[in-house]
Amino acid sequence: MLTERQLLILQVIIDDFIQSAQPVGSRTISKKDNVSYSSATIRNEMADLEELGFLEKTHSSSGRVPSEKGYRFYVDHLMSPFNLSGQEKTFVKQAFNHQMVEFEQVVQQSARVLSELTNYTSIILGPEVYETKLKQLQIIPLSQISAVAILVTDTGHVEHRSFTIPVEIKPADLEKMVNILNERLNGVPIIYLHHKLNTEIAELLKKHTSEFEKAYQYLRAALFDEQPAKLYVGGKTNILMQPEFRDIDKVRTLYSMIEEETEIAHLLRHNSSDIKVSIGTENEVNAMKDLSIITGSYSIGDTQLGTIALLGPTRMEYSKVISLLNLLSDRMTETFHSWYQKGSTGE
Amino acid sequence: MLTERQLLILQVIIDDFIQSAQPVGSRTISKKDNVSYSSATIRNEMADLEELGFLEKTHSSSGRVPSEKGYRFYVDHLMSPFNLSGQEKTFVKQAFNHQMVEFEQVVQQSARVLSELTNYTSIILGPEVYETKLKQLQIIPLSQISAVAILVTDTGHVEHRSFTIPVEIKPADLEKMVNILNERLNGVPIIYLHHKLNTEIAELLKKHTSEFEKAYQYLRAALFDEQPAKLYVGGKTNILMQPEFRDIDKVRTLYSMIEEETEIAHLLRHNSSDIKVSIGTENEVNAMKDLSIITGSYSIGDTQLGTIALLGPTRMEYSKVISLLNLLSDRMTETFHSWYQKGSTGE
DNA sequence: TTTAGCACTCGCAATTAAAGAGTGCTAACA
DNA sequence: TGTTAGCACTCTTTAATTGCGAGTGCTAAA
Repeated sequence: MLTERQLLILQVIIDDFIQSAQPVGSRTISKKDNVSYSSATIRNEMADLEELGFLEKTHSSSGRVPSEKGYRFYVDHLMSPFNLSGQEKTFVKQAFNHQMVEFEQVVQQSARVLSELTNYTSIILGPEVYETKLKQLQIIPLSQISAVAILVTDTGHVEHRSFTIPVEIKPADLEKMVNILNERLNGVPIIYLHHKLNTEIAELLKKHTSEFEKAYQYLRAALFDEQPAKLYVGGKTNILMQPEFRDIDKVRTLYSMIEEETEIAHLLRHNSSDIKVSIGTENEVNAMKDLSIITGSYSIGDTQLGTIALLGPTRMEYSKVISLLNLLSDRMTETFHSWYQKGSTGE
Repeated sequence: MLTERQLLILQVIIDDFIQSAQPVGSRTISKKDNVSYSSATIRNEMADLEELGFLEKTHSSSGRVPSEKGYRFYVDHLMSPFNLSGQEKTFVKQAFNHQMVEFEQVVQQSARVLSELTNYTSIILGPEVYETKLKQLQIIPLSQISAVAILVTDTGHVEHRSFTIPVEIKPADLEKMVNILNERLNGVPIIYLHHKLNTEIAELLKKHTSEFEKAYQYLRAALFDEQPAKLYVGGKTNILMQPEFRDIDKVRTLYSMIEEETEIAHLLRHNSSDIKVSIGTENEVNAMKDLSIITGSYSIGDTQLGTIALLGPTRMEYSKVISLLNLLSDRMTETFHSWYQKGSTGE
């Protein structure tokens, strides 16, 4: 429905605005190499594009600025694929070069790369533990009254919780119980753990003395509370360099949201393996109305582990960010895969 | 060397400025209840106090503002002890009321309380693991080529590291080794671990096959790298409400420093059990030149675990912060003590 | 259909003016 | 001799005024 020329002009305007952060005027566009129309012609087209809702004016005689609809159209149809520079590619390569053995290490490194290469804020959502399987349960007594319970998943995640032990329970009993649990629960997806405990295992434990019952209460409380997925944030200060964040109040609302974690975690989590772009109010959170989020994901094999995202102003280098996100998402998945390909289920 | 009257006036000026954040003039002071001199008299005294370096002017005909020296004098000699309101006390009490069993929980809760009650940014430095003793070492194989090593200290801290296992090492061998290590290392302060490993244990292991030697290499690398103490920060956005942080650049340098962690950790760590106040340039870090840090500590028994601090503008409510820091420091120490008083060394 | 030209709009930066807060100094007072 | 009233002066802050320039919309000519 848009003419060839309108498409071109819209694209050039948005490209320019993404670079300059300044409202762009008709003359600026007419001077571009790939545009061969006079400023007056451009002006007419701009007026049309504004009427169609792709552009906006900041005031009656200013240049044009892309509207949210404009960005959406740009992302869906207009933007040209971004070729990462050799420099950028080697930067990523180097980051993944030195042998990494820790999940956190990989995630933190990725967050750093993303934020340094884009000057936006990167957010990586750690895996929901519940999607992985129990590998081993350990209880280590610290004193007569306290112990720490450690839960290891097949992906190498370690969760731990301290808890107090009622005095009437002997260490030996506790140990026995842990043995039973380990025997029965190895390989069980964390998400079913609670259920399985309450049914089969509870029965089994009841056959022993009442002390088991009590110890079990404590243990369950310690281990199976909801543990929210962890949030890794990189380049929090990058966003302060964007001209749209001259205003302290905006900074505060955004940072409060990041600090609060739950809302942003909810915003990020998504299931598709594709890259998803959410522009401004599409995020349905007031604090995000001038910001865009681009999310991707990383996995081990078939199971998607977590989300990897970049947060920036709506005036974002969408094309570059998407390329980069794809690259990092692949690299992360690759890395994790290389760890567990050989006999993840074997003992 | 200062007259009684000068002391009073200096105190009132600083008190007022801490509240108002505005340069304070002679008339403002003369109207205070506890001051019975005319503005002209105050002016003369102010001129003297300025000459002595306790006060400054922002421009030739403005009111006075405390200098760094002024704050220092205020903190050392002038400020009156702060009585926490009933509300504040119950707020703290409530935070510590519900049964807490996790170290992190206590620390995070404390950080939250501190920042909410002061509107400054709270920073708590976690313990150096090295000051505690090894309780148990666990190695849990995840696949043929990877395993996670878990290290539990007597204070209930859990450190874990994933690492790859060279193929030639059999799980049984690994287990054997862990058993030996546990036997020998239980109760050894983490700080001596490395040394002890390199001398006694290495000997012991060498008596077995060369595979032990190799496995040991891997294990050592995985476990005994420097792990910096963790930083818990609360109320990061509070500082944005202080009028001295209208300037984005200041915000950026400060946040960069907090994000970077090492410098601020170095700034905070201190050994005395007293509260310490560092005002502006006393911190010897350029980014801190308009900020003050007040630090205290928390312990278990005799061993000091970590540092608890508040970060705010030099125009800080020193008195209140000090009271609060004392309170929280006590509460934390109390809580930890209650966990481990009974038989921390017992099995 | 495109473009040149022109009147018009608006924001921005610089300039000026007025108001207000506060000082330093002087001289009078207790 | 210490204290205070009074006053001229300084400097900031705010608002109002102005001119400039970037950019538009519209008209008429190519």
